[in-house]
Parts: sequence; C-alpha cells; structure tokens
Amino acid sequence: MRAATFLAEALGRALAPLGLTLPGRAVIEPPKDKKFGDLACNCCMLLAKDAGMPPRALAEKLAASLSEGEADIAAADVAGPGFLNVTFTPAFWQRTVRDVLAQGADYGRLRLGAGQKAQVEFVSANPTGPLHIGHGRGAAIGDSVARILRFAGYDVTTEYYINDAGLQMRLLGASILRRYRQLFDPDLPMLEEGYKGEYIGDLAREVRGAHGRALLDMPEAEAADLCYRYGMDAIMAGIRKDMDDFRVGHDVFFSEKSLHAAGKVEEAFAFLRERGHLYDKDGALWFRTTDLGDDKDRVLRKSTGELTYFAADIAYHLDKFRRGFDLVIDVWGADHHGYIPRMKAAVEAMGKDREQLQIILVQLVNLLRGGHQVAMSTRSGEFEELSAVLREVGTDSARFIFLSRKADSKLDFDLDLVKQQSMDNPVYYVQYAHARIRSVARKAGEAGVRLDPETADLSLLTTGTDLDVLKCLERWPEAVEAAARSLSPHHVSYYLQELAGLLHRYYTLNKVLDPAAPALTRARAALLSAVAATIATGLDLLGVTAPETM
RNA sequence: GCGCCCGUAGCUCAGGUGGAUAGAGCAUCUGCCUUCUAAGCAGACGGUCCCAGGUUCGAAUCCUGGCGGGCGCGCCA
Repeated sequence: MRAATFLAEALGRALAPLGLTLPGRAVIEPPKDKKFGDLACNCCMLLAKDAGMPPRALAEKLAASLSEGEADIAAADVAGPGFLNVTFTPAFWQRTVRDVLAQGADYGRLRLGAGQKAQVEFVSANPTGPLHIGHGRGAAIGDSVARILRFAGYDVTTEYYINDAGLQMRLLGASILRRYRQLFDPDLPMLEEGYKGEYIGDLAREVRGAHGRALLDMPEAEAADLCYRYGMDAIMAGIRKDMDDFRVGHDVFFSEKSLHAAGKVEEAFAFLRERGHLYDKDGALWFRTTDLGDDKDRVLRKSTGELTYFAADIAYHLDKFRRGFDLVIDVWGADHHGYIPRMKAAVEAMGKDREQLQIILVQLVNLLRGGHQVAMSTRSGEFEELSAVLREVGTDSARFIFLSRKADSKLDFDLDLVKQQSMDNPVYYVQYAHARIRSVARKAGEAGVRLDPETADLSLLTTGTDLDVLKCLERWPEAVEAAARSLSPHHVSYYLQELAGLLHRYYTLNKVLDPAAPALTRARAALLSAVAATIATGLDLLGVTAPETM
C-alpha cells in the first residue's frame, strides 16, 4: 500500500515536466517474477499516444527521472513492451516494521468506509429448528465481512432477521402441538406437512413438563399459539447459543412480527403507491418491478388478503435505509439468487442506488466424512447440525475453512480432513506461525534478553528472507482493501497463508536469538513481532484465535 | 425454453475491472530435527485455464456460440 502509493506519487512527479499525469487506469502491482523488481507499472503503454513517443522511449525517460530523483528508489528500468520496473531500497522496506509496531492491532486499518454506516444481515434462519452447517458458512462469512468492513472504516451493525410471522411459524406451533398430543395418545399420526425432527419431540415434552395436560382442553388456536411461542423462544435460544459458540455476534435481532405490528408494511405500501409503483389486478396488489429491471411484476398482497414474504421484506429494507445505513449487505443462500432483481428493484423504488444493497450469495455446503457424503436432510440426522460439527472440529477450523473459499462456490466440508491437524486445514499453519513467534519472545524473556523493538537497528535486515517478509508485511493493507471492496474474507485467509509461509521459512533459515549478535537479535525480533501482530490482526478479522502456544 | 453462477495441476481451490514464463496447498517422490515448537523447511513431479471463433500490441480474464455441472424461473418462504 505504502509502496504503491509512493510510486504513484513519484510517477506523478516524473510525468509532470512532460505535461502528463498518471492515468487512473494505470496499474501498479508487483510483477509476476520478482527478478523484475518490487513494483511494475504499465502507464507508459497507456500514455504512449499522449506523450507522442513509443512506450519504451517514455519508459526510459521516466526510469531515468525516478532513479535519479527519488532516494527511496534503488533502480528503475524498462522491460518488455514498455513496463516500468521499480526496485526500492532496503531502507524503504525496513521502515515497514516501524509502521507495524507503531500501529499494532491497527496496522492495516483503512478509511475506505469513511465512517459510512453499513449493515450486514446474515443467518436470519427461520426459528423452526437448529442451525445446520450451511447456516454456519453464512454466519462465518457475514461475521467476517462485518469485521473487515469495520476495520476498513465503516460503522457496522450486524443483524439477524427473525421470520417469526407467517406460515412457517404456524406450522412449528402445530407440529409441536401434535407431538404433545401424541404423548397422551400414541396412536395419533404425525402431522403430514409438519416438522418432524427429534427436537420437536423434545419441545413437546418440555411443554408437557411446564403445562401438564392443560393444552388438551384449550381451543386449538390457543394451544398451537402457546406451542409456537414456546418453541420459537427455545429454538432462538439455541440459535443464539450456537452463534455464541461460533464466535458470531449479532448486534440486533429484528423481528418480522414487529414490522407488521408497527404498521411498517402498510407504510411501505403507501410509500410505493405515492411513487406510482403499485397497481391492483385480479384482486391482488402488485409491485411493478419490471420498470426497475425485474423480469416480471410481483405480488405484495395476495387475493386472499395475505401478504407475501416479499411485502414484508420490502418494509424491512425500507426500515433499514430509514435507520440511516448507507450500505446494506444481505447474506443469502445461493438458491435465492432469483430474488435479487426484485429486491434491487425495491431499493431503487425507495430512491436509493441499487448498489447500496449488496447481496452476498453463499453456496451450499456439502458435508462429507472420509470422502463420503453425510445425509443432509433435516429429518434424517443431526450430523449436519452446526453444534455437532463444532463439537467435532472446533470453531477455529470450521471458520477458517468457510473463509478460505469464495462465498459463491460450492464447498466440500470433510469432517475427517477438517478435524485432522494437518495441512489439509491451513488454520494450523497460520496459527502455528503466530505461536512460534510468541514462543521466541518467551524464550528471549527467559534468557533475560531485552528486545526493545522500538530501538532496533532495522538496517540489519538485509537478506533475501528479510526483504521477502518485509514486502509481504507491507502488502497487508492491500489485502484488507481487496477483502473489503469485494466483501470477500478469503483474501485475508490467502494473505495470512502467504505471510505464515514466509515466516516459517524465515524461522527455519534464521536463528533469531543469537547471544553473539545482540543488535541483529533485536532487529529480527522486531521483524517477528511485526509479523505476529499482523497475523493476529488478520486472524481476528476471520474470527479465529491467535494462540500463544500450540 | 429463459435467467444467474460455475468449469484452472490427480484432489481442494486462488488469480477474473486484459499484461511478462498461469499460482498455492494437498497427494506422490527425494532430502533436512544434539540448535528459538518438524503442526515446520528445501527440492522434484504435475496444465489443451471445458471447446470453437472474435476483439488487440497482448486473453485464464472481455464478446459471441457451443459442451458439461449447479441453482432459479409461484398470488411459496
């Protein structure tokens, strides 16, 4: 980040005498092969026409100007069709350690969000049963995206939308009530359309424990309502516990029922009607989403008088924007992708930019054990329950796996592999790097070696492995920016694996604590300390712990 | 039928707003522990970036058309 910014400014200074400026499309990035230098820029190919000279000629001019005029640039030369390759001095890279140590846990923090309010809504599973592994993936991604955006300078709120209104909830109440009745009349059949999981039976027994036979004498509706209320509270409590165990925090639990109760849905209808987006047809109320990029209009109130799910969702999103969020992010299962155009249409109808709603689609998780698929149906087993998976593999492993893939690609989650403490689960690789560094620090303390990272003579860090680590450290803010811009935690995960790899190599090749060379020891210890701090920060963005020992 | 996503090494996957010889881990093979943690390191092997055209100085990346896989196309949620 610092290097790229610096080079962009230096190029600006070099271009000015020629009456040129660095184009916005110009790319400054590390070249494929590091023998070409530290950073390469393609600007000479882009500017050749404006400069009135061939790319290479322009590049020659810039190279000369850079290597003469910039103290931090050790070399600048021209390659290929006109790439400008730049190498910085070791001193330039060595300063990175100072920056990292000074900023500590804030190293890499960005002002990208500039204090804008962002909301991340995720999981939002219907409280009709326990969370399963797929919810876990959404939870890890939503939670990590929130952490990353916060780190990138957004004011972030996380939220869970509770679908506590409508058919599913009625069904939950009815299912529990039926199982309750079965406790008194074993011949009673299961509810055909109902939920059949074992937890429904547990809830029914709990209701009996609390109320005895009382529900048998109640009116159907009243008994079902009692069951629904009891069931939902119990299930939501379980979900909160699961989220807690998974190190996921939701700032707000938002009830769909509360939307209806507060008249927010009718309010949203009025809002849309005023702007001419609604019409009546066939006894139903329609939203003309086709005006806003959808491929068909959508019903908000059915001819039966019932509201559609979409109607409540519009009210919900209108409420989000009215709460002042500049950026609203929804994490959805990928099977809901067909829902995006109508939701974007709704946002536009609200007078917002469609881009202010971002949808992260999360593909399903394929749960395996030893390469073979584990049954996934909710009714057939509990293996896929998130709580069971976490008990087996642990939160760190599960989160790291989820966050090491793009959200929108299918994920094979093999319990045997994830559980294995091997390279099949790179979380250990990264955590081990951190633990190794902390171990060195402890050893130094035991030996009475004073490390004083602040006063270390960093100019002693001159070897290839020193510079490799320094350059990687310097790129951390870029990784954060990439992750924040694309709402993709896996950029952080990949960065950490690379930094950890360099650290392990460094550790193997360099004995850090060397009583015979106290100055070098201090310099290397300072470098390691910077690496540990960066790894800890990165792991924290993934919601993974950075252990002191392993 | 229409729409969205995906197709990269034996496996799992990065890279995808065009850039130099396409990367990482796993697996396989060969070396490295009297030395700060071997959950580690070094090296080898491994490719028609699904196919065919097109755009241009240059395509894994962009466009078109196919092939293969997933998902979605309700007055369901």
